[in-house]
Amino acid sequence: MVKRTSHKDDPCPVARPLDAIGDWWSLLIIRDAFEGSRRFGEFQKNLGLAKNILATRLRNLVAHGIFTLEPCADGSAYNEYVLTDKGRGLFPLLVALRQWGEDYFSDAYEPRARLVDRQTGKPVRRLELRSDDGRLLKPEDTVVVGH
Amino acid sequence: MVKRTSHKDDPCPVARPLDAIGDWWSLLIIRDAFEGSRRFGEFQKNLGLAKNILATRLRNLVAHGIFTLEPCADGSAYNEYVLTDKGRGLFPLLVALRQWGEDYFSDAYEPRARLVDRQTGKPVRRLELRSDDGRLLKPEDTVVVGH
DNA sequence: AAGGGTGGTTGCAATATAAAACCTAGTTCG
DNA sequence: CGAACTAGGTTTTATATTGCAACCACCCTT
Repeated sequence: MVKRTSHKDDPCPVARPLDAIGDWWSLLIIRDAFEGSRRFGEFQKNLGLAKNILATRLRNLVAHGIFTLEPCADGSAYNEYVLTDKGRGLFPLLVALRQWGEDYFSDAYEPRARLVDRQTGKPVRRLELRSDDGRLLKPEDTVVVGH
Repeated sequence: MVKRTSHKDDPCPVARPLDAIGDWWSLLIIRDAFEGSRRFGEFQKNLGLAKNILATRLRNLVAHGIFTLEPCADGSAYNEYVLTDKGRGLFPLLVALRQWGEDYFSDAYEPRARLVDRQTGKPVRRLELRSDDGRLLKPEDTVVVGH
């Protein structure tokens, strides 16, 4: 998939996932899935990427257990790609990416998409890292241990 | 940087950041910076990537305002790469990636790196998305509006 | 059974990536 | 002060990935 020797053996939990989702398109495909896409054609239409690339990515994501390929729920003979729990576990990451994008990539005039609570219609809270006892943690307040 | 027509014009705040950090190495470089690396050689040693690739990535990250290139703090004539606020804003994203990696890519026997609170030494809390009024939100509880 | 939509695969050309050799300016040390 | 060594890259050159376009098979409708 990726040229460089994979990070399967890298003990860091940041590095290893990149085998699965470290490329340009995978995250966008997953985001699309969170917004309701399930079929090959939907992804292709929404993202506008070449079909062979999409096929490769989806194969990879299925192989990594992020999607499963299941018979279409609507009864037709086609298949659909549905997120596994592992795939759904990427939701916070997508939200983090989105919030960062909103912070630093928004043009003032152009109105942008926002993520809102379906119940109230209000924007969601900002993601933030807290300690075990609830203090807000900045990068410097943390260390990586054990590696 | 990336072949495909860039996502600068994609209104989705998930897509646009990928120009800046959507490739394999950039996130690892940024993670390394959070752990204290500042000099070219440090990054290269820790990550083990080719020097031309590292140079390209760092240039790109500087161009996107994620790092600045500053004279070395220790007085030597060399430069160092230091994270801007925008770069530091990626901390939650890195944490999200790390937590996902810990959840789904850990081998049971092999002890893995963990992110802990520097003060208490205890693992940090899990990132979670909450609504304006504090309810825990699952993917289905949210919608993207305004696009 | 014919025509169109769905879900891909297979060439090929263009592009990005990786490894290694090379280069230049700072630093160290005798 | 000059030689050797280090940091921080740039330049080749080979290889892998990407993207487009054409093709194909299957399902579904009429």
